[in-house]
Amino acid sequence: MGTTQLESVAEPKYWHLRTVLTEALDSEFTVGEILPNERELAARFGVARATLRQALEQLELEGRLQRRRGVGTTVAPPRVGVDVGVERQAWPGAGDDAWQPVDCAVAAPPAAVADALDTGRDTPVHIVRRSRVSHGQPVAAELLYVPHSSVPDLTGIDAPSGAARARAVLRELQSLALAGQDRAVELGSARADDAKELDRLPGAPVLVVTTRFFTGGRTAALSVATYRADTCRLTFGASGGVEIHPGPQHQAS
Amino acid sequence: MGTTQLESVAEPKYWHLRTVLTEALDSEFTVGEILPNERELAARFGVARATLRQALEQLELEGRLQRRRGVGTTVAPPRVGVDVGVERQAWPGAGDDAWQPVDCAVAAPPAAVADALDTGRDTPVHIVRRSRVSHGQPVAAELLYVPHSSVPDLTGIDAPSGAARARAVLRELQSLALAGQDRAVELGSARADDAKELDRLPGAPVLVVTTRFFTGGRTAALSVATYRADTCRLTFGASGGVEIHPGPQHQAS
DNA sequence: TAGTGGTCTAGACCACTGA
DNA sequence: CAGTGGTCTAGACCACTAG
Repeated sequence: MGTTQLESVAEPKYWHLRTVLTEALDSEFTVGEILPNERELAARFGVARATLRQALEQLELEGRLQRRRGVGTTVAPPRVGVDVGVERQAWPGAGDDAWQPVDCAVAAPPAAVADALDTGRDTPVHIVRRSRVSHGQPVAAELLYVPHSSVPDLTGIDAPSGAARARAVLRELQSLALAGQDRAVELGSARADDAKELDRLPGAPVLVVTTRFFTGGRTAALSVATYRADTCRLTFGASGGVEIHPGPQHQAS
Repeated sequence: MGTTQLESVAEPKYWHLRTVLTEALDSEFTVGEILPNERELAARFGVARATLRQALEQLELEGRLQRRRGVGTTVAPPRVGVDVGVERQAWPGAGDDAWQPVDCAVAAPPAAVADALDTGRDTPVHIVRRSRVSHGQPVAAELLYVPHSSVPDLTGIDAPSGAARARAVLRELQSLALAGQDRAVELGSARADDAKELDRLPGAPVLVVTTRFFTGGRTAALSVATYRADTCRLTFGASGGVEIHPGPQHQAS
């Protein structure tokens, strides 16, 4: 009924809904405004809640909406540009750095990390946890893997763990010669602990930035940083020297 | 049955399923192998198909699975590393470039693009479409927006559109002095046309790489490249001079 | 044509938030 | 406590692919 006789290509309902809602968001809503609840919206559009939710999921993925259990659905602000300096060759923890050390443990890393570090699969390494805050919001959580061989002089540091220990590891790193670094970005889903730190549910989409730090041919450290994909735009402030910025680069139908 | 009495924190079923399947994929399956169909899997795990699908969606997002309608679900190969040269300062279309011109049109760009280019909202620009193939698979689709002012000598080129025209625009660009460029990466969802080109469904998760090209203080061109998020890992081949690479950097539970 | 994944429905209950 | 989004079910039908 009322298949408006157009769209002979049979566009899925949720996709059409997404488009309609996108336009509504652009024209009739302001940032921070809260939308009617899901049951209400579903009724208004004459679809099942599951279908409505499929559309909302899309919009949340695109950073247009923010949903919080027990609260409601609000119109999200444009994504924040978060600088991921590719140009800048420096050890983590150098100078400013935008990251906050949280704690430090010693444990065996995941297999993929062990391989990248070229340590044995079961060899324990330092695992420094850091978090990054931007505009008052937590935007990223990082695990920094540092083999013992990279920080040999760390023995006998007072703090056995905690933020103090994390800082000590980072401090030791600075004394190494940094031969180069290497970055990759991919999509992932938040593990339970990252999700908690980022104030999201497990499985939330994240941008995973993997950085390898080299010194004299070997990998001296490896950082796995997990950014909220819904609220962040990773920027690589390059050469231009220009600043500015337009709005979000969302996809128009 | 076997709620193993642990997980007092009430882990959602789909999340637990995801974990179980991840482990199964790691140990019992090989790349390209096809999984039992969804109804079968759901029955086997004793959940509704919707729940099973939620887990599969996660795994597809993480690049572990590939699902194709009418065919089945297969184990995906590790993500391909796709180089997104940040170091390299060059106009699109220079030298090798990895991109294939598809066609070219003249039309008014989306508002956000017009703002970035600092052209009027309704001013038509050249829109060059290109596609990028890696390992025999289409991995990205690009829209390159070039204001007329950046390619003034283009008047009277033979081809009014098509790949030839696209190449002509790119050729003209090379003659400008490139003052710098600027990149950002964010998560998006594939528009219908991009989805088609990438052999995905509309709404599929993509990594959107926005590049601005500067010349003498103004933005001479703007590229919006859409990469398949499920199959690609964007790499920024930096300074290190190193090559290699470990497996995928997926999240372990 | 048979079998796959994709869409959709109409319910139910749960976990969380804030007044 | 009432109201929100999150999870889950058990169906149905559709669109696509391949033999």
